[in-house]
Amino acid sequence: MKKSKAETAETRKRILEVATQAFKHNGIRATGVSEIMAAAGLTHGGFYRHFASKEQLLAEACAASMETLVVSAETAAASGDAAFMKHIAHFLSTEYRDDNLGGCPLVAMGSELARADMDTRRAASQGFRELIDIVARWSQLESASSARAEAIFTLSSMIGAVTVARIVDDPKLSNQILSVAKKRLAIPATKSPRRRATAARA
Amino acid sequence: MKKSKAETAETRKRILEVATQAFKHNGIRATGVSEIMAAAGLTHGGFYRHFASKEQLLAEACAASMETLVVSAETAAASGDAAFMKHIAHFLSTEYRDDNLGGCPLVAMGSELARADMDTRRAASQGFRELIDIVARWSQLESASSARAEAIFTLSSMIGAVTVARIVDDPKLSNQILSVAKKRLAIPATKSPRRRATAARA
DNA sequence: TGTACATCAGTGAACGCGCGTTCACTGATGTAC
DNA sequence: TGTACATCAGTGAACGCGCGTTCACTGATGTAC
Repeated sequence: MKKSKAETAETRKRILEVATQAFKHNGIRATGVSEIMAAAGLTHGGFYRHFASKEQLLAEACAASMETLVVSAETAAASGDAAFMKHIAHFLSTEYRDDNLGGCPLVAMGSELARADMDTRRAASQGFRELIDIVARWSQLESASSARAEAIFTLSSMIGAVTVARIVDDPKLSNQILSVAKKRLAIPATKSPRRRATAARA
Repeated sequence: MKKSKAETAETRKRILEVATQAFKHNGIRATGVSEIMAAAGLTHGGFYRHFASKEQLLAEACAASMETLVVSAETAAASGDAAFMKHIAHFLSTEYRDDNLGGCPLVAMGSELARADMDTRRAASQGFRELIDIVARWSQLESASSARAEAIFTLSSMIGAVTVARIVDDPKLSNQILSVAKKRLAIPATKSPRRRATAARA
């Protein structure tokens, strides 16, 4: 039953994609290897032809998921100011809060990632650092260091807002957590543009 | 081997305390009933004399943990402005980040709480609402609604900052996440008191 | 180019293990008389 | 107040189940000649 190299690579990619969604949807601990393989249309035994362990799969899933965020953020940033703001605002929308498949692993599995192994945490950190760079570059503050500080605050606040919004049982409060964060983080910039050095870019 | 009512109540309390720490330390899914009972100096079989299920224990642990936060916040608030600010600042300290036993369940098990059953989420939400009230009452903004909004933002941002600070592998970045949040949330108020209506209370 | 053979992706049974929960049993507690 | 007995906190074996991982096996792929 050996498969061609192309098929093998495709299978590995499929397992990784399925795992990324499953980890974010159900949590790390609650997601079994068998479950992932079944969702990928395979039986569990073949898993170890592609990954050394569940831990390694998690690390790669985390890296892949962060990279997806980075790429989409870069694309939005390259599409201009309005597009980037819309992109950022999306992460504080109710749709994003209610979507537990895609999205940021730091939100979907935050407390579990804090206990994950080094490789996984490194992948998460690397992605976070790249997101900081993108947001900081965009913000164009007076100094690079304050732009970076602002980006860190924006990102960690967003992660906190969505995390708490997903926990809270009262939909009204949950929505308010998101809207308050949106407002206070100056997203969109039409409301209280506070600290941005330029009101609009060319 | 029946125990007196006082002993029984004490045992139940001990199980709850041990469980609260264990859930926050290792995560919900990763903490077993047997493990909790052993830590409480008991065997696992007796657990169900005190709790109907692990889920019920979690809900009570979450409620108890949030209530501890609420009580300590109220105490600090009653001790004056400086004490309350110091109390808030503590939650953005490196010691607090590195302490995975005590502290806020929304940080320690945030992503797992989002998937927990209704009772647990209700307990978490109720505690969060009480914290909002305390912070909002303290901030004394021009209007009650903006004070509440400010409190929501402060709390969810703090939760996000500590969550991410615990994930990030680079200590320098982790520290910066905390310090940036501290600065931007105007804690302590000696730095950029931004929006507080009164600089100091009598 | 055709053939013989080593490789290895995927299968499905099995490994040891820990999970949450149940249950028969024990003996001290608390209560009814 | 003293006694007989029902209650029930805690024990430890057992339940069925799913976990992550291993392994003998299969047969198509890819390669060496």
